[in-house]
Amino acid sequence: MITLSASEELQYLVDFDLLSKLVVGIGEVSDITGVPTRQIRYWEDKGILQSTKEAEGATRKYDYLSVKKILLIKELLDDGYTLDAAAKKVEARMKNVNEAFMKLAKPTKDEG
Amino acid sequence: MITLSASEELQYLVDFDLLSKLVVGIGEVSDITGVPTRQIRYWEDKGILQSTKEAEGATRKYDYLSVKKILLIKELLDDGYTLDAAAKKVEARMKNVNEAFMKLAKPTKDEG
DNA sequence: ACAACAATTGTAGTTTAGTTACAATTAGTG
DNA sequence: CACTAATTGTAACTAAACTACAATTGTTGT
Repeated sequence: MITLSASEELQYLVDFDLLSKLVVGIGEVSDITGVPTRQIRYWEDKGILQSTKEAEGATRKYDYLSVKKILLIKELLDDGYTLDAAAKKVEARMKNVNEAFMKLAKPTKDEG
Repeated sequence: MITLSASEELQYLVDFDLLSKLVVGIGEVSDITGVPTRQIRYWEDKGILQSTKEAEGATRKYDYLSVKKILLIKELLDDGYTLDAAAKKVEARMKNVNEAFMKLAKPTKDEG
């Protein structure tokens, strides 16, 4: 039996380069999070979220981290936080994860 | 400094329950993999791929593992394999990863 | 060369998903 | 109740995806 280090096991199982490219539509995000599409657009208009919308009229796409963020904001709202406060808190809370992703999502040759 | 085990670090960084729900449209898959949408549908018609298409006329969605599979098949095709041979080889090659995902993608309470 | 099969590609016409840009409504606070 | 925060509704439009035909291109054996 071979024992792998944490980061070895991680990279063996999850292709972060691919993961970072897995962007889903707003309807899918709504299904996953339970937050209505209308509300997701509203949050985005307020500057709380960023989607990968490249041009006017183009469809919004959300990556793993954005969806995670929406889930966390929703939790805090249910807890009684205001939207701005929730957004701020989540921003801080996700800082570590964001950084880890940046490092891991660098393009690499596929290893299966 | 706190040291985490492999699976602890993994679960801290990646929410597999969420990851398993991140399903992308066929256009996105085409962008990611470089395989034309027409070809993806063809592979699916042949039974080599499975999308989460729930009804006739509904749009196909692909999860992480499906996209990974497409990437691997494409590689083998470029290498000279026939489609069927490539599909078979990839099936075997992904068995471990598939199993690991099944275990990890069980719904859990969100931990940030 | 050519038959036979594997693999891919083209596209017209239709459906589904997502967009904007208005405005209206609901909830909380001094 | 005035004021702001937060959400919601929807009409008219655009983008993305679907099916179901058929045609084309590549490979292999005789």
